[in-house]
Amino acid sequence: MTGKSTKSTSSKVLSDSECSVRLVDAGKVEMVKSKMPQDANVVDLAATFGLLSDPGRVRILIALLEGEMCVCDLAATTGLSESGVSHALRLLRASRVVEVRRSGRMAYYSLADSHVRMLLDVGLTHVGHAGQQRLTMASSG
Amino acid sequence: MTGKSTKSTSSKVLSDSECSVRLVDAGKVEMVKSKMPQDANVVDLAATFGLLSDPGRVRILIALLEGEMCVCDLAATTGLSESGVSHALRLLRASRVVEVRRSGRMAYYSLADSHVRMLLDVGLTHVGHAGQQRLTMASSG
DNA sequence: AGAATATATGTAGAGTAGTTCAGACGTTAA
DNA sequence: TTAACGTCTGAACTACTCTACATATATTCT
Repeated sequence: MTGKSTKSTSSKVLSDSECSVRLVDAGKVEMVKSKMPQDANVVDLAATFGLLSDPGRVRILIALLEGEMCVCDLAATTGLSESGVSHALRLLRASRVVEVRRSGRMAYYSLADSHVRMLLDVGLTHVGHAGQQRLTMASSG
Repeated sequence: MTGKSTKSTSSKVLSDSECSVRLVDAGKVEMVKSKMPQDANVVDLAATFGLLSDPGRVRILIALLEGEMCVCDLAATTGLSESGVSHALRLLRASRVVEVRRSGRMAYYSLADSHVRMLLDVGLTHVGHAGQQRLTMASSG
């Protein structure tokens, strides 16, 4: 998903006077560098997007947009194995994207993060978003 | 980034009468299934998020939020090698997330997709977004 | 208590992504 | 033309992710 990233980014930032790098617009480079979020934030951001980079997890999260569901219903809904759903939920739980409510031997999951809702929404719009959901009206007219 | 996804998702969707799956709330499962976007859209969505799941690419895109930049300036800004930047831009170009303007031997890249802008914005908010950008006031120290 | 259920976890294998190095291509200057 | 430059590409190596199977834990029922 993300991974090795931290290593690769740390040992490369060169100063302006570095002779091994050509700068075409040094002023812009400085300006943009000053606006660049901290390393840790960039890594976290990439990791968050990484959580959404798997179709199975996306399906799970889209399902949870409609409210809490238990693991076996999520499996039936998404077409994943129950083990697969559990693994996916583990990841999402670790990043506080979903949260659990336990009742007996059941585990009911729900979205814990409103940003994810927004990301899914923008993303669905981006890819064409013609789910069978919001198109209740016939398109001609 | 994404990859095998299409294979794994296609051969798994079970019908309601499948005996191998327990349903706790069959009605909800049906409702959610009816709202689930098409397979291809889910896969595309995951692939789009996958593009944003690498810190190097995220840095490049954040840099491009400020306007077009050439490859070597992007390398200097992000701390990646020029080859690395080129590889990253190739991916982003293939998905029409960025576009090129060529001038002589230079290549100037810019964002080609407003959704990506929104995704980055929501994402940055999500992770804490305390870049040194909008916080003009100095924090103590 | 033991069996069945619902979920969670460990692990191995296959596939895939990111980095690096080497070199290719097209452009400009001498 | 040759040389220098900016960018692009291919291939190899490493490290990761996902899936599947097996098993573990916790809860309920008999």
